[in-house]
Amino acid sequence: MNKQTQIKPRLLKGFRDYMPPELLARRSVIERAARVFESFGFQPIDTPALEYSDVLTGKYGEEGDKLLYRFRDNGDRDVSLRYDLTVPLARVVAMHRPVMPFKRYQVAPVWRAEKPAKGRFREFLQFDIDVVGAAPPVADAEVVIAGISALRAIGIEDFKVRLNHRGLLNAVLRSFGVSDTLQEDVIRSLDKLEKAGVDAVTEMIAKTTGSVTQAGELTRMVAGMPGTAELSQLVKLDADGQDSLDELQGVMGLCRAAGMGDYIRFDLSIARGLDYYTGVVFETQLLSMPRFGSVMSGGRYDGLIGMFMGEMVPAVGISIGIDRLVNALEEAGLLKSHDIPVEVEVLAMGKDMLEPAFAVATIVRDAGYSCEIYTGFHRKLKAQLSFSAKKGVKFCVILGPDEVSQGNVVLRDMINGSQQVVRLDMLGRVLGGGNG
RNA sequence: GUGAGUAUAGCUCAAUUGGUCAGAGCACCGGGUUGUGGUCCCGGGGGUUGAGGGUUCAAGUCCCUCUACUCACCCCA
Repeated sequence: MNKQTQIKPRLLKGFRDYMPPELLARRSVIERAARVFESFGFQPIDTPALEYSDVLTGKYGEEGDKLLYRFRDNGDRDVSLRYDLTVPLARVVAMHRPVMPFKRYQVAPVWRAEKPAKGRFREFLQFDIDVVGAAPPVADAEVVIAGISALRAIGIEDFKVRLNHRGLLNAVLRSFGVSDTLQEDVIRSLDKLEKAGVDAVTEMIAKTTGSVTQAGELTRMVAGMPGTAELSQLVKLDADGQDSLDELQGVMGLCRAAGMGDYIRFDLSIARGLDYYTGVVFETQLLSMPRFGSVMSGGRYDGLIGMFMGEMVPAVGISIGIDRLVNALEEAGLLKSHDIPVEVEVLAMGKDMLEPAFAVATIVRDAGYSCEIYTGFHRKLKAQLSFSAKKGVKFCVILGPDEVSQGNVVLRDMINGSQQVVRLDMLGRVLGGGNG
């Protein structure tokens, strides 16, 4: 090929190829999670990658809108790649009006034009479950419990789901005299507590509110990680705040009743950036690998679906970051070998043995084994066997001139190195016996 | 988006103060064994040293730009 016309192979930043080991690992993670969710009564759906832009914009906050992959299609329509699976679900509910409560799961790629970093990609797989049309605390508890169960089924135990409540957080800030316009800034600062520490966060909040003493009290209170009961003694909540607290306590109580108490924790510093959350919110960190960020998070969004239809439809959901989990499992050495080796390799020792090889392959597959014909029939038997061994096949069926002329094949056990000459018409029976 | 660092064969890494420095191991291919693997021995292919400029008699080695990756901030799945 001409060097000038050769195209440099390259990949967009934040996008990845998935080679067999990784893809198989990912698939196994997905299957385990799906099985768990189905056991909770969730049903699968799928939606298009591309949506009209106005379906997506205005749901994620100012920053979120900027991260949309947005463009004009060939028909000059303003379209965007989906940013998450929750907003498309809201659209689906408004268009299809499923029987409520509607419990669905969806595993699909989403796209965000963020700067890639560790565990952060521009195209990544989310696994979402949501309950639409159900009030707290039952549905909230159910998605959290299902999420925890899924993580455990995947082989992850070392995590904590931190829960909070948007309404509660707002009420707490009100009681500290933080005006509505400043709340967002303050929340953002509180979110940094774990990394930045009390002093730094106090300073940040003082800068936005102007009151050092208030900032200090608030920060120390949040940093003290009070329990929900403790909180109501520390802070004078208004009616809204008390309702929110009751709701959160209800959800956490149900989680404990389900035996998930060890995996959850109330954390007033959890805020979540997405605009559409209205109630309980949660975020999950791997305790030994916090660098991966949140691996499972979500919350209640009672207003979102109403944006697509005349009535309010309450909903709550959770997103699992499949890619992060696969990466974390790999880093922790918890990924088992996910090769799916072919069980039987048919080796033809020359072009003349090719037709018999195809006949043999059919017999082997009919006997219940996965089987392929080695394509390098021109290569020496040594190379063919070497290749087969590397692939980890259990048996090789060898076809040479002698065997073919006599109606035989050589069946070689690649594990122990023994082999026998088998009559072609007996091969199916010999294999069938061996494979149960 | 901001700051710092890294960038040599498919992979992991070498190459004194800029001067045979373009290498090793693994992987791959071939031979030793004219029809038999996972060991061993021998040999081979493969890199315009991320890209593009510049300094110099001479640059992988110094300078600039770009790109990619890593880490922190930010944000989150």
